[in-house]
Amino acid sequence: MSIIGETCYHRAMASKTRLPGRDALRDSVLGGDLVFLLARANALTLAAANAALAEHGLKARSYSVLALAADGARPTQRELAEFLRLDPSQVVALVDGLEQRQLVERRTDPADRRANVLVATDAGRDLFARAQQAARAVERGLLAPVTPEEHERLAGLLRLLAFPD
Amino acid sequence: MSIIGETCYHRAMASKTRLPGRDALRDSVLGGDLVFLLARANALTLAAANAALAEHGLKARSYSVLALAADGARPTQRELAEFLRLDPSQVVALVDGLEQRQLVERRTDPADRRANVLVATDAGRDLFARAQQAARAVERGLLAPVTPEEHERLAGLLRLLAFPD
DNA sequence: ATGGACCATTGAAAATGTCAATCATTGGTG
DNA sequence: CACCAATGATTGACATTTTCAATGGTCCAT
Repeated sequence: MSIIGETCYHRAMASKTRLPGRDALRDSVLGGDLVFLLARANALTLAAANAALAEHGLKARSYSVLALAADGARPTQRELAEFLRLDPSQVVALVDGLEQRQLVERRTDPADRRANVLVATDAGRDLFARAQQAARAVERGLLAPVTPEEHERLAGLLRLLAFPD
Repeated sequence: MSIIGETCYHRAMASKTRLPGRDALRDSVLGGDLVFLLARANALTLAAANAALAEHGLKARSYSVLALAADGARPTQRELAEFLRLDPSQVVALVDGLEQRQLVERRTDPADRRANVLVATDAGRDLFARAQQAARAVERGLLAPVTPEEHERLAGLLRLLAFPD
């Protein structure tokens, strides 16, 4: 859930809607509201990412889980939940989906037999590699109007917000 | 909907969880993924904003609608939907809620009698003023580790992502 | 005047988010 | 060692959000 949805409403609205209204809103109080800008930027980028990942049968979420499994961090589901800020029960469902497609495996953590550690299968790493291409292409597209230095700065600032310690 | 939820899982997790795992994840592929960082930053800031707005009986969404009504932009519901990226039917519910609390009024747009224009009541402007205080305090808190110039840069970059033209 | 597009609204179905309860396991303490 | 409170995963129930198609009123270009 976000302020803001990925909502389409792309249906009828593509046309020559009265633009002045939109621009007026853009200059309103919310235009300087960080929470709002973050929410809207998130909604748009997420929608773009999901669209690109769809052809690989993934969404941003499953892609994230697969990514973490694929680079050998061997996260437990508990760690995934915290990192992705999902309820553990949502992680169960997500992992179920990936496991059924044989992209990841649950291995019980030898250090703590309550926990499952996630590892990607060969097929999983494969799919991830391809999906990552798509994801990167999207990111490049989104960041087209931004110089590489600005890109790095943006990432750094977002990290501060995303991981306040 | 976001990659990432506002999810709590604050229940048991406050304690001395094995931190190494989390840090490993942070340095994984996703750590450089803009879409992910945006989603996580959004989840956290949104949760903080919602918590702060709760005492005024608002959430980030209703606050946003109230904000736009309150500063006299006279948006139609259609414009709200596009700006907030919500389905028009969600805007209906949102406005219903605010109107029942007498914070906003629907006025049929004299220029187009199909459309409703939203205006805040005195009570609505009042509540907004107070809620805005809370919202700004949250934002200050979130941006504590960031200099004012960086703050501006961040807002500028986010605007590029939030309003690609 | 007519027809096609558009706004707001409704209602239903799918997807998500939230939460409490359960089982197996852990780790610390008496 | 035996116990017990705390933790990881899982399930199922329930609430909220999202998505979408259908409808009635209005606009506008022909």
